[in-house]
Amino acid sequence: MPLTEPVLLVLLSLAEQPRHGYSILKDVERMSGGRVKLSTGTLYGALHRLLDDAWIERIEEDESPRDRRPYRLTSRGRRNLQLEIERMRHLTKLAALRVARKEA
Amino acid sequence: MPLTEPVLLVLLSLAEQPRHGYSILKDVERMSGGRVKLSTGTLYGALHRLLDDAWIERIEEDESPRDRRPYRLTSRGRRNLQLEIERMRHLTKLAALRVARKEA
DNA sequence: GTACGATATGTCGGTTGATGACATATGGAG
DNA sequence: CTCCATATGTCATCAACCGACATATCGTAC
Repeated sequence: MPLTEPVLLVLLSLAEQPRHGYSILKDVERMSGGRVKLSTGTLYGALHRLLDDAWIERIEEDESPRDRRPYRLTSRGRRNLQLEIERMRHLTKLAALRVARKEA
Repeated sequence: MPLTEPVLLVLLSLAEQPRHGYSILKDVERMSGGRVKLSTGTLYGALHRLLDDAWIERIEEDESPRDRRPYRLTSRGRRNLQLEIERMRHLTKLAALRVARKEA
């Protein structure tokens, strides 16, 4: 059930502003300091699944030049992303406690 | 490259003290408040991979009754677990920033 | 003593998702 | 006109999770 890292990064990229696929690719790379480079297979696979689940949606833009297909987070997507971050925070705290002392 | 949740929880369980498989199963369930119930397929698969990578090792115990097979974290495993927690902490912080304001 | 549930370890097949390779097309710069 | 960045997509392979199944032992209650 927890999000995988690639999907999380895609959502974070769209949380800042609507973007098209290639832009997400570059943004994730920038965001991670060059460490994470999504392959296009990973990216478009993730986008399709997120569309199916209505976490993101296409935006129609007559202005959008070339073949760009911009996406944006739905409110549902943003809500779920926030829940996921809460989950991560909780798990990280638990993990730190467990490793530091040998209890909890 | 990042650890999956099941593997992370197995490592956290062993970080507290050496345990055998079934004990890990129950500990993970307790640790997560009953939310995460590892299937035995997931558990023993993860244990084998962790053994191969020398993140954990079997401990020989003449005292260990029945058919229990206890494992313990290696120093390598503990080191890598700590790195993983650092990674999670970093990612969580980044995520929180991104979602809160629309920048970073 | 025997039936049952908790303890204990393991395999297998199905499904999901990441990944790299490949394919294709356009815009801009030299 | 050639090349690289931009842009979207498919496909096959591989890794891992998961539920189902298989087995065996131990303690307890009847």
